[in-house]
Amino acid sequence: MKLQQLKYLLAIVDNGLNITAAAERMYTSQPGVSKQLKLLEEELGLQLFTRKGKSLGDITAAGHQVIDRARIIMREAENIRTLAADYFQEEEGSLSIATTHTQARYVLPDIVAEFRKRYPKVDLHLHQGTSEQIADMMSAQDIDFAIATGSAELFSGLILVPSYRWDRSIVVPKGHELTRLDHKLTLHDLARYPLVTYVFSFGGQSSLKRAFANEGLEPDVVFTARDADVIKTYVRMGLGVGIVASMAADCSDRKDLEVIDAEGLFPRSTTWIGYRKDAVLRRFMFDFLKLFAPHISAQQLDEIRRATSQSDIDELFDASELPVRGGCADGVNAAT
Amino acid sequence: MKLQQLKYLLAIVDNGLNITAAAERMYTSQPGVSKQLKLLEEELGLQLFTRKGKSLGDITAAGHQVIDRARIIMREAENIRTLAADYFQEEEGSLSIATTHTQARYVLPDIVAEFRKRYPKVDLHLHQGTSEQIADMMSAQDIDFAIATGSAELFSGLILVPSYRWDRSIVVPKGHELTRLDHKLTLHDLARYPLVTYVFSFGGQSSLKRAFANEGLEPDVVFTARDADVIKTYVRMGLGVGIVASMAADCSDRKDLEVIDAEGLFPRSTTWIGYRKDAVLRRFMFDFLKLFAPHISAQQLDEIRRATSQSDIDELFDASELPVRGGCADGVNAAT
DNA sequence: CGCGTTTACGTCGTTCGTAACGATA
DNA sequence: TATCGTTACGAACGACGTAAACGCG
Repeated sequence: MKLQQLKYLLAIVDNGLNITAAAERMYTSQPGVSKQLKLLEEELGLQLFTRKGKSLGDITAAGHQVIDRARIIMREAENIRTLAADYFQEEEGSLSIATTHTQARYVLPDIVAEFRKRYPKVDLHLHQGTSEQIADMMSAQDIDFAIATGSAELFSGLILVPSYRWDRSIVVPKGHELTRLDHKLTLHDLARYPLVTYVFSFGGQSSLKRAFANEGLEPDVVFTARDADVIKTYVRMGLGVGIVASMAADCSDRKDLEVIDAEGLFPRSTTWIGYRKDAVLRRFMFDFLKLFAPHISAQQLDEIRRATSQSDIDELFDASELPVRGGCADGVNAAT
Repeated sequence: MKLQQLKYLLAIVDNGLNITAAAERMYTSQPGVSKQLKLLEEELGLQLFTRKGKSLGDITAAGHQVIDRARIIMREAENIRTLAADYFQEEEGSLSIATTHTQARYVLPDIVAEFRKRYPKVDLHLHQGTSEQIADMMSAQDIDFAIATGSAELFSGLILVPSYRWDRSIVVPKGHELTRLDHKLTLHDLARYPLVTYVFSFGGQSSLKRAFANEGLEPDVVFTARDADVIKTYVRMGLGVGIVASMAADCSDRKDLEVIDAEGLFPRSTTWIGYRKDAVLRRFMFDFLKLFAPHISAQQLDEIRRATSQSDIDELFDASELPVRGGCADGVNAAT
């Protein structure tokens, strides 16, 4: 058994059992891959794939078990290379982050800028998607960090470090009736208007719909979008009242939109940054984590470094002490 | 990076950083091992060991991290070979068990006989030792099963499957005063005689001493031994009253000794069979497990097979429903 | 000078790529 | 006939073992 054989095996699996495609992906010849697979099967004394004529048909039961373990082996081999690189070339490498639109557009720019200043030689890759897509990316591709809100159940293989909490803000055109209320905004007020908000906010993992339902209200959602920019565009068009993450209601918007703080109307959300339990993190990755969650003390970071399960992390933070991030101030405000 | 290089690396570590010894253990030449180590260090770009002149001095910090991951890789590689063997040669292989004297002498013989009948081609290896020694063996050597009683805290890397419970029995020479009591035996009765019992029974992990202390008694232990045969020998000599596991008071002893059931006097002990969380078990190993814990249903065995942590197992069994094993009947009795 | 590691070198087995062949739809 | 996998073969590479040199106590 050779590492290369296991690598080829995984390449074949990851390319739909097409040896030719796998060989191309590995920048090697097709007969070489074919032969190594055969050698591996011979050494183990079992078929990893069924054959349909000459083509590969399916993965056998034994094949699945071997593949699972081959993945562990390749991951740990990668971990060894990673930590070697960390000792050798501290400042170089690559950092791939998968995150949602809100984070990518409103939260990360400052952090990324700071990080690039500190580590100009690190290649940064940002991948944007929904929570589900991010979860897929984490298990399929080589993504170092996932950044998202809630949805912890989608990310069971990750260590999730809570970073900050945030509330919703209501966005309306200048001079909208809601800006002239004689009382603090309530859900009843909101329910009287057509709403424009996030797609996922009304999916299973969100609490917006439930917040209305708890008061016996049925909100009139006329439009949903994946990102706040689209929502704000439609609010500007007068389509309805927007509900967005407070971070997304930034200063520049306040020229032609009114922003009403909705703190208290909906449950607070917690945004976290996560990485694979079994991955080795480079030094610059911990630095990125520190930039993204600056409230973490040096001692807590040390504990995070040693953590092997989510419960280690959960013990470390008191949810009610996490900073709350607002919009226009563009910084992190103190918790109320 | 090659699997062989990692194997050599671990061999060097496991032979006290002596390359020559490592080479001999691997049945290969010393310069070959030396060279592969050098190549590995070159590829990774870091020193795995410090050098004292030409000799290896110590493991570097980076070295420790690499070694840990190399162990995972070699273990999974071994797992792949194991499961391949299980598909290919179901009936052949080897099974190493580490256990205590009581199990080896009184419980395992029947089970081993049955297992050998079923799998005559499997090499059986029994290693006997104290709980601590068993724990050492599990982490150092390639032992498939550990069988012991209590001491769960020593075996954190294992999955422990509870097998049966047992009580103590009191062993005295024929005609001893204790056999003529007009009431059920109590700790007070016992405390009036010199006692002969297990060494470990009065160590930290045992509950015997505490049982006496709870009644304000100070037992007079005149002799301790590691195994029941020795204890019984001294009881025969009239040295004192023996306290042994009920399994150890077997039928043949009753010719020249009286056995008094001590059920209720001391807390019941639970004997378990354990295996490494991260090991692949061969089919015949599961069959052995079934022989050792016959109360496990086919469905429970399936759950055990899938279990990845001890808590999965704990949910599976109600401690109060585990069978209680007695002595002379030489079988498993129903729970009281 | 013994012990242990590294260097040097010749041999042998393995891997790799090209080219040809075989099978399948 | 186009696609995909296997077989065949020569060239390059890498691992291994022997022999010898080196450094340390």
